[in-house]
Amino acid sequence: MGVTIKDVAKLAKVGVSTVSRAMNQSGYVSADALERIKAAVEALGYRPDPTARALIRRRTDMVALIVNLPLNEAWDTVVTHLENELFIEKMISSVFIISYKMADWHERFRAVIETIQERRMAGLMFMGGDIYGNDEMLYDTLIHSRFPMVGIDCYMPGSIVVSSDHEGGTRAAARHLLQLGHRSIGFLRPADEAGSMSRQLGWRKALVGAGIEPQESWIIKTPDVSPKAAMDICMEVLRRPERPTGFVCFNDELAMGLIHAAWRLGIKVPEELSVVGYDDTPSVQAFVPPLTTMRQHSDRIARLAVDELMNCLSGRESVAGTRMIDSTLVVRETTAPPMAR
Amino acid sequence: MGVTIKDVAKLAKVGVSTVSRAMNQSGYVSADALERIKAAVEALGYRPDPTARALIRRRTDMVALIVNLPLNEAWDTVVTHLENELFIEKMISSVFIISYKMADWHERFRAVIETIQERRMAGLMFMGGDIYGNDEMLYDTLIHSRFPMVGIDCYMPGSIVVSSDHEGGTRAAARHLLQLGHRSIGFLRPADEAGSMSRQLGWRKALVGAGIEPQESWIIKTPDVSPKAAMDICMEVLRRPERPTGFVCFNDELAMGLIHAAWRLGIKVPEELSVVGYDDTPSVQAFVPPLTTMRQHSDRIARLAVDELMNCLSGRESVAGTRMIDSTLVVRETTAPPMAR
DNA sequence: GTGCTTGATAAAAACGTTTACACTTTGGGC
DNA sequence: GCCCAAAGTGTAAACGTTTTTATCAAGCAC
Repeated sequence: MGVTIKDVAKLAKVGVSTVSRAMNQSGYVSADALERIKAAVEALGYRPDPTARALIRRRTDMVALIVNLPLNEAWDTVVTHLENELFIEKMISSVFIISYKMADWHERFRAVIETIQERRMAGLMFMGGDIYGNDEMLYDTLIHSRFPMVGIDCYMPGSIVVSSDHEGGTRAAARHLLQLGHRSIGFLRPADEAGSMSRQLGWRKALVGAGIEPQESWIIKTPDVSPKAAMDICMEVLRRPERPTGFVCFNDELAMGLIHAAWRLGIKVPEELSVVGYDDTPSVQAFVPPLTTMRQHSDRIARLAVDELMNCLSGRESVAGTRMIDSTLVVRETTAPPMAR
Repeated sequence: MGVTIKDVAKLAKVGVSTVSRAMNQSGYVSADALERIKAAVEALGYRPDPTARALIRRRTDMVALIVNLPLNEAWDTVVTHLENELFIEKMISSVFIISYKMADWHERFRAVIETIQERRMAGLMFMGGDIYGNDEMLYDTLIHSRFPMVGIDCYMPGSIVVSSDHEGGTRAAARHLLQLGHRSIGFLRPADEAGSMSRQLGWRKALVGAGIEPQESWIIKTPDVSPKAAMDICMEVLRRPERPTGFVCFNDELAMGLIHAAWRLGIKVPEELSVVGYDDTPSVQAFVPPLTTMRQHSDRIARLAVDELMNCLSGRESVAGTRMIDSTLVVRETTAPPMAR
């Protein structure tokens, strides 16, 4: 490297400011000069230095992607799509992973936000979990500073959020079971996961809509989102005589745990127990039996999120609120009509 | 923001260079001045601007983490540990995900490398896959430019690589089966995955060391690393009358696929078939039955990788080559002595 | 001719640091 | 007393851009 704007100016026999204007298409450069500058840029292989640019422009072309959860296959596809979409917009993405399990979450989160602002990054996207509830004060200053940001599948009041329609998703899942003839349908979810409430709401509404009163005992809470946790709990739940004939699950992992427990107890899926997952994680296709689940359209989520961010960046004022993307039901082999009792 | 070194200098009644020297502990500042500067920094909440710093120092404190694969749970823990270790070293990590499946892999990879160098990032870590084979020319210029980098679990000749001892790992896995009494032991691996050869070598050496000639038909190749692919292939393999009594697998996903196939065929694991996985992915603990597998110590891998990078950064010359980290066998419930035939 | 806009340009001033350099002061050796 | 090294300091020049300002020529109305 080492070829600067001065070298180009010298070779093209113009001043540096003319080169700069030419590079930024900000007008006031004659056809003649433009020609020579283009040639010089080409000949020298000149590329403007992003650091120097950032210093004076007070802004980079980098977007921070904060991932607030273990990066599993489901989120990997979202991040990959985001990187692609940002690349198309000539933006560079930089991912930061802050597992919410980490002991020093607060310290790390603050450090990352500081980093992002200090480095003059253009904007940020926050994925997963509850940024608001975890550090309300920091979040407020962030909102107040009008820093361009959009959330993805997370709770960020007063800001733009793109999200799957989880309520609609679980409602569709529950409706699927209702249509198969199930009358008692459970909901398996983590005890304290942000976002589990809207999914529970969808399940509830579907039941109520079908004239069924959801029982409190149908809601099964797991300590975390691992299949193991789900299995342990379900080993107990499935032994109850009055257990539901079908289950809607918060995600595929829990669904797999549930099905494992059923296997251990000799309960046949889907003959004796129907299960609907959530996410359509790539590996559930190979699950035995293949899992019926809700697919989230991560490509559309990514596209919309990037659109919204670019909109913020261009200075246009966007109205805060959540943009929903539909999920679609993928029927495989873990759901069937209930057995006659 | 907006408080600069000049403000500090003014408040502390010293020159800017003295403040700079104080901030960088580069000597030549009296106790008296240091006192006042510290107070002023504190009072104003001054933090040096990383962009201006990068401009003149020609280097940032950012390290790029290039992840060349779908980010699953196994890699997530490695990345998380890397971020932690870098944070301890006062470095900021910035993750770039380039799934090798992407159509425009070359373009993206080049763009990322350019970004890293243009932004004056301090160094880079490359994780997974085969950077060398994919773009030999780019790799050579990278090596030649002496850009600080270390690879993790990937093929990067002439550079520093930190890796699990995969050969030793599969050897230990195979030995485990040998000790249980198995005499015919298969190896399940993806057809064209970089890194599968060293694992196959370990399996082979263990067998040869026990006086067993590895059969070519014991090596089962799957089109990709998904459980589904493994299951499809194994449905056929397990039907063969002379199938091995035990299998060492390239990773946990393939092992799960294999076990699913066994179930479908009514072959009991571990009574009729023993399986050893590789990685100890968190979710395999909840697998039924819990998977015997090789655990990789991602914390130690991360620590060593960061140490090596910091070493490069400090200008000390390191000798290229691979640093191995042992894996340890975790015995769960998918391995047992073979049935008498 | 003068006055006024407008396009095209170069020189210079930012941006916020680090560092080379020149200038004090201090103290010790003679 | 003088000389010299070394510590401490401020000024100014970098780093590579963008943007403001000033200048100049040309075109046009009076």
